Amino acid sequence: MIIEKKKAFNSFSAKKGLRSTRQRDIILDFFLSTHQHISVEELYLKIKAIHPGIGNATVYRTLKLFVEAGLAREVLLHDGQTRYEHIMAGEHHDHLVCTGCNSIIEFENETIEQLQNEIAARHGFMIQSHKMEIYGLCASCRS
Amino acid sequence: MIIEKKKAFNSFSAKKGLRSTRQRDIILDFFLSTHQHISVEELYLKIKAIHPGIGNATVYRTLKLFVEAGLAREVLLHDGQTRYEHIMAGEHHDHLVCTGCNSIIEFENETIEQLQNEIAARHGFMIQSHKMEIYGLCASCRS
DNA sequence: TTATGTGTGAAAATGAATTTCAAAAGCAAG
DNA sequence: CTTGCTTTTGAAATTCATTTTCACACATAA
Ligand SMILES: [Mn+2]
Ligand SMILES: [Mn+2]
Ligand SMILES: [Zn+2]
Ligand SMILES: [Zn+2]
Repeated sequence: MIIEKKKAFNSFSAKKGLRSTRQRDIILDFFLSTHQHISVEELYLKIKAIHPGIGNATVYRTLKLFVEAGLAREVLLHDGQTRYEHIMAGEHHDHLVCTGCNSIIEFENETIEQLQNEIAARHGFMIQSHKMEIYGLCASCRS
Repeated sequence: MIIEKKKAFNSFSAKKGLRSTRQRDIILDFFLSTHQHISVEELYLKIKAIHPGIGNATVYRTLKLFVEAGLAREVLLHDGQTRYEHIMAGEHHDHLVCTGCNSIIEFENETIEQLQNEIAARHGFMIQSHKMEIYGLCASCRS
C-alpha cells in the first residue's frame, strides 16, 4: 500500500537523520505510481515532464535510498540500464524475462528457495539475497 | 580440454567464414589459461603485458565471438564489469557470490533446474537460458 | 530568525563498452 | 609469389549510464 510505503520511508529517513524534502516526496510518489521494473531514466523523464526542476542526479540518489529503506529492489536485466521495482517487506519473487518482447513474468517458488538454503548450508554460506532470472520466449512471442 | 576448445573455435570460425588471426589465437590462449570469471579489462591487461600491440577493442570483440562459439559465458555480477567464464558444451552451473571477498562458489542442482522447467511450462514460456546467483558471506568471511 | 549542515541541480567527470577509420593482414585466384 | 578484395585490427574518438563536484537553496534545531 502506498501510504504504508510512505510511512516506511519516513521512518527510515528519521532513523537515518535524513531531511524531508519536496524532491524525495515527489520521486517517491512517482515511483510508487509506476509499473514494475522502471529504469532511472524512464522515471526521471516522467517526473521531469511535470516537475522540470528536478535533476536526474537526485533521482539516481533517491532510488538508492529507497533500496536502502527496503521499498525498492534493483533489477539488472540485459539492457544497459539499472531498473527498480517495488518490494514489500519480506516479499520476494523471481523473473521470467522474454527476450522477444522484454515482458516480465514474476513468480515465487518456495521449494526452490528451500533448496537454495540447503545448497548454501552445505557450503557454509550465509545468504543475504539472491536473484534468479529465466530467459526465453513468452507464450505470445512463441507463436 | 584446451585443445578441444581451440578446435571448437576453429570450426566455429570456419563455419562463420571468419579469418584466423594471430590476435584471436592469443586471446583464446590467454582466456583458456585464466581462472573463471575474468573481466575483459583483467584479461586485456594480462595479454597486453606480453603482447603490447593488442588493443582492448579486439579483446572485447573476440570475447563476444567466444560466447557465440559456445566456449564462454557472460557473467554479470554487481561490479560494473562484464565477466566471462569457460563453459563446456551442455554444461551449466550457478553461483554463490561472497559479498565479503568476492569469491565465487559454483554449484549445480538438478532439482532446481527441473522446477524451473515446470514454472516455465506453467506460463507457456520457452526457456533459452537462466541465471541464478545467491549473494551472501562465504564460510571464511563469516568468522 | 539565524546558524549549520544537508540536499539539490547543472555541468563536468568517469568508466565500461562501442564505433570509426585508415592501415594491416588473411585469403583466394591467377 | 603477386594481385585484388575483404576482413580484422588498434588508436582514438564516441557513447551513454552513472557519479561527482560545487555553489546555492533549503530543512531543521536552537
Ligand atoms: Mn519483479
Ligand atoms: Mn561460474
Ligand atoms: Zn514476449
Ligand atoms: Zn568471502
